[in-house]
Amino acid sequence: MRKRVLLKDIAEQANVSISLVSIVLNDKARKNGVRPEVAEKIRRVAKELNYAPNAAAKSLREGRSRTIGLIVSDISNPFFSNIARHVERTAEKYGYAVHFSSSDENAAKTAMLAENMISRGIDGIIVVPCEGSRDLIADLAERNIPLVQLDRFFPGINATHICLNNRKAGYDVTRHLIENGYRKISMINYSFDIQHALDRNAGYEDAMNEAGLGKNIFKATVTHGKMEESCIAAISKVIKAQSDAIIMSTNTIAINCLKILSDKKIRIPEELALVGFDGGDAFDFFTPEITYIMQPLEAMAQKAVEILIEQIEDSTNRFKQEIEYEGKLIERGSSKKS
Amino acid sequence: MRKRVLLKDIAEQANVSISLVSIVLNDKARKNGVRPEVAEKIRRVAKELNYAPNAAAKSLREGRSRTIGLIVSDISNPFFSNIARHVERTAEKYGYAVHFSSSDENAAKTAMLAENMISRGIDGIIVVPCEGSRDLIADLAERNIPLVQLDRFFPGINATHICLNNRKAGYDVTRHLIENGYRKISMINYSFDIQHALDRNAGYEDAMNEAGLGKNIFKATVTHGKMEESCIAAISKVIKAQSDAIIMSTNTIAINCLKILSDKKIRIPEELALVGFDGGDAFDFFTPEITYIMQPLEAMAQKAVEILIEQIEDSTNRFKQEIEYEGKLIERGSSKKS
DNA sequence: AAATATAAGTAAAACGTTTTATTATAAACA
DNA sequence: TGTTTATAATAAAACGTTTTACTTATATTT
Repeated sequence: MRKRVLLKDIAEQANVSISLVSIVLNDKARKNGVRPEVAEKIRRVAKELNYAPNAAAKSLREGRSRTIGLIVSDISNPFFSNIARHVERTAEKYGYAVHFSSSDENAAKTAMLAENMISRGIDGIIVVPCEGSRDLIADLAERNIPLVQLDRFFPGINATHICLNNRKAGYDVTRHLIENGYRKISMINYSFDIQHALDRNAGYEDAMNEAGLGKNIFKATVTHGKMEESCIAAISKVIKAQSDAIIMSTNTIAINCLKILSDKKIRIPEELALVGFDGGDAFDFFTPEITYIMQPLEAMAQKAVEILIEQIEDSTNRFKQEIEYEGKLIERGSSKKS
Repeated sequence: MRKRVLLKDIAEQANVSISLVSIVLNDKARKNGVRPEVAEKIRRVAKELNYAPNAAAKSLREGRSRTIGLIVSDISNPFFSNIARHVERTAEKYGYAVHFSSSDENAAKTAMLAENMISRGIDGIIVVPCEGSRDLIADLAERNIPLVQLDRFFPGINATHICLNNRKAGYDVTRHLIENGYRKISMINYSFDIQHALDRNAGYEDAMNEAGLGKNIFKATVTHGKMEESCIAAISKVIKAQSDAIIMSTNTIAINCLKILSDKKIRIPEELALVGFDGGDAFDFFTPEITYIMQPLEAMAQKAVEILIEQIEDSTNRFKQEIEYEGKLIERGSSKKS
């Protein structure tokens, strides 16, 4: 194993001090009036020796690591791995690396992951908070740790978030069904006490009430951790209620429900119309294709990283921001009687 | 912002030296004969003050970071995000964090990502190497950087790998088609010069030759970066060759091909049988469901992490390992004439 | 010519740990 | 009693950077 090359090695070889090497390699040569030929020499030697700075030493000295943490529910869920991809891309653009972890929708685990990341010296966190983690998020914000909530958020705490206009999305998707002639529209959603779910529900109810269909509002809930059984139960309820359309409130719910509906051989959309959120292979390959609300994920993830980095690099600038993006309805076969 | 608590703070509060605090908190109290009541007190104070060690300082001093890097082609591809999930889980079990990056099947980018990770002080790398990165991988191994190639590998270099028995998988899937009455079986694969692809091809040819169908061997290649157009071209060729079955060699290829075939309204499996690799929502929701070779991804990813950590923690133990796992054929509607 | 300003570079401290070598005290021994 | 041994704790060095404050040499001003 060849020995790591240090600033000291470059300094010796170039016959200058360690300080000067550091100054030059950090592009502060001009500012410090280093003679161009000296700077040039240092750079040359550094390149020759194939110098790579020691990140730990740098972090220790500078008090920052140029690393951000990303906590999602489950990195293997395409919705989140898409977010991860966009986060990665933007972070890279700004010279940041990304640590990721999956919370499994578990508040205690989220807390542990966050503390672990902090203790590892990440500079900030992007988190898709799960139910029950309100206090954690509030605490992190309190501790002045750069933080952005993505996709979900807790209202009433002093922490920045970026998410979809979920109320509008719930409304739009319901309106779409109503306009296509459906009347007994049901909603399958998490029992989550999280704004995300509440807002989609509210939008759904807005549209139903507005169309005079308030009496048809029917909500079935499912539980993370026992998705399969609770989806089966939810679908049974919805069918028993003689619904003619279902809104599946997240893509995880949708995937589970689609498998069940597929087994039941229910004719979509004649017997039952379906709409979902977020898209994905399941929606594209189901027959018929599933209508859904598309989130501008790339823009959202990018914005999240940019705001986070601003917070990191300017500690005077950590005011709360609440940013909402508009979803877009992608109309397909699963919701058109025609 | 409350000030970070340091060993020094604990030491002052507990009226002992910094050294002793370090010893106790690293569970070396017993070994160093620290009086139990003193150890107890230190632990209590540490907890009270909510101490979290500074990772940078620790890394600098210990020369390791308990962080591993994961380089895949694209984290948003479900195949890789699944790997990521399993890698994460195993790494966590051993107290390691995970940095991830996507290479976009670009060798130059892979090299950059790897150097970046190394300079950031990761202890080892798990990499799904892309075409053209043979020299990079060989170089990393040469430099004695703990490294495991996952899913793909380069033969003839001194670097550990874990992958599927791809030749067997190619053989099995072809055999399955032959046994179900298909004769003009074609293969759509990357033009990659990477063992992964070559082995699947070889297995396919083995089975065809063995069955006396050597003259029917027909291979169409596609190019990463222009997946859509090259898949369209490949499928045209395969159809023109009057194939009655297609083996789609990776899940990315499969997803693209399935979309095209779906548009063309070709009847599966009557006109054309289909088989793929790796599974995923696309395979589950296509009608009929797609037959595929399932990789034991969890076991593979777990093993990769474990071997990597062994290499990291025992530098005398870095001999090359070549581990193959057996795939399992999941038979479904897309490949049965019945 | 003396005083002052500028230019170019360096020494040394600091970041927060871990660990090695050392010290102080008590116990054991001759 | 004086020397050695064992025990419990500590001081100080080291990890590889960045940065502050300082030095030296040269140029400029009066």
